[in-house]
Amino acid sequence: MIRAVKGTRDILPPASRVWNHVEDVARRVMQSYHYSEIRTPIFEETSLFARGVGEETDIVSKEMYTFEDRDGASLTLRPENTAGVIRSFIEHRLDQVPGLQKLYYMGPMFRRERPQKGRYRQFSQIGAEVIGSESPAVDAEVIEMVIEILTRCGLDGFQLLLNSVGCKECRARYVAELRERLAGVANRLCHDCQRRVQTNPLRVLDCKIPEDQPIIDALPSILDFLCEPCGIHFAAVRAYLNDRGIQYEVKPRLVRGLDYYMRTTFEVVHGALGAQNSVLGGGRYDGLAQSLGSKAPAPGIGFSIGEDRLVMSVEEAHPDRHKDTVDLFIAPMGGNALRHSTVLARELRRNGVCVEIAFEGKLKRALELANKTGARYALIVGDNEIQSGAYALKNMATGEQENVSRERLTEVLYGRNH
RNA sequence: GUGGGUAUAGCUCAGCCGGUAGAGCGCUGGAUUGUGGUUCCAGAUGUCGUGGGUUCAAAUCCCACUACCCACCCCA
Repeated sequence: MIRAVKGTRDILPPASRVWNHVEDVARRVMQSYHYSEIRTPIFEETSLFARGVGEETDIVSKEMYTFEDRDGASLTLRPENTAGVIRSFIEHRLDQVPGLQKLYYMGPMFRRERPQKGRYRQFSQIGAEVIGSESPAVDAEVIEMVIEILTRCGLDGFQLLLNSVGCKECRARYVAELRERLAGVANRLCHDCQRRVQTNPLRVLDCKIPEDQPIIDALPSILDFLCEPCGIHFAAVRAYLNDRGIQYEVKPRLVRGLDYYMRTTFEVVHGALGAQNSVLGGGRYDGLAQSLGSKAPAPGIGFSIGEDRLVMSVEEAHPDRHKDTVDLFIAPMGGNALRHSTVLARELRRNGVCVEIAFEGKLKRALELANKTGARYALIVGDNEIQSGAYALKNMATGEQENVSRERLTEVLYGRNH
């Protein structure tokens, strides 16, 4: 038997209904903020991610699906989509289009990690980018929007974490300070942290080993190292969020794993997701476009939602929603009735009624199926009914049955759907 | 890359100290001719993850492998 490859999976009904719901909500919300969809390729030149995401990140250094094309070009299945969107922005000179570029996307990403709960090798992200403004008001609006998406999906009990990682200059001063402070105590830290002190001191802040916590707690906060412009920016973001009554927790130890982030970073966590409890992450990336070759500065901010994890949370919160529903299950009796039924079904479907027809089997079987598929009504169509012009309409929940004319039938069905 | 757990019917699982398989749910058919849900009856489906070993005899004991899950790492 051929099975789906490790870390990939089939999204079957009824789970696929939840996926559709989540995507519908996201589209509606983002359209109301005047975002438009962008669809970029699923693979790109490898160098895009190396330069965009950062050569030293785990994503680039050990998790990418990279392959050589027949002409020798190195291509990579996208591990995230911000780099691709910015590439497209530069390539198509979207900086020349008036106003901000507000773009959203949804689709599969690929990272070769060991799969576990909430983590797959092919996973799906719903994300958005705003390019062309440094304003902290944009940061707040982006955060407001993503919270709105989660809420409208029916989620609650999530927590918004907020931080500023400063800019090139002030972060460099902070990292230097961290290195110095950690140098003295490194031998008391866990094995991983001893390595991180060398490779990426910021990661020490994120360590989960209990024994390391006292040392980490004593380390200075990046927020005390922000330069004046970064400090003002962060204060403004918080003020704008406060204006909206959006709850958040400032978490100076929140570290993001992509090199391009600067200033505002944020994350939303949700319980009952297992160890991978991060539903979405995002932040500002003012220098990214230029590092990818843009002549014009193109400051931006964006987020991406882990759709697999969001769906998981929604299923957890509302296990009974997203049921399969059939409005009308038609049970034709015989060939003549079947021909009559198909014409009737076509008309009803054109008016938005969800109709199923029992193409074979006896009446008993048809009603059994109507029951199993959760149909609201069953319609019995036999020669008697065609002759008299009155169908037998059965309410599957109550068991009541009435003889209805064609007009009465549409009245009942359209009444439910309009 | 590292660690732990689990592998028996479509699904969830039982099968103690070895004697070649069961339950519930689901599925199919039936309880008379055009009426579902409840109930009753009947039925189908398993190379007991794979390979090897011990034994008269292995789903059960031993070894190896593989797959899946969870966790570390990292991130969405």
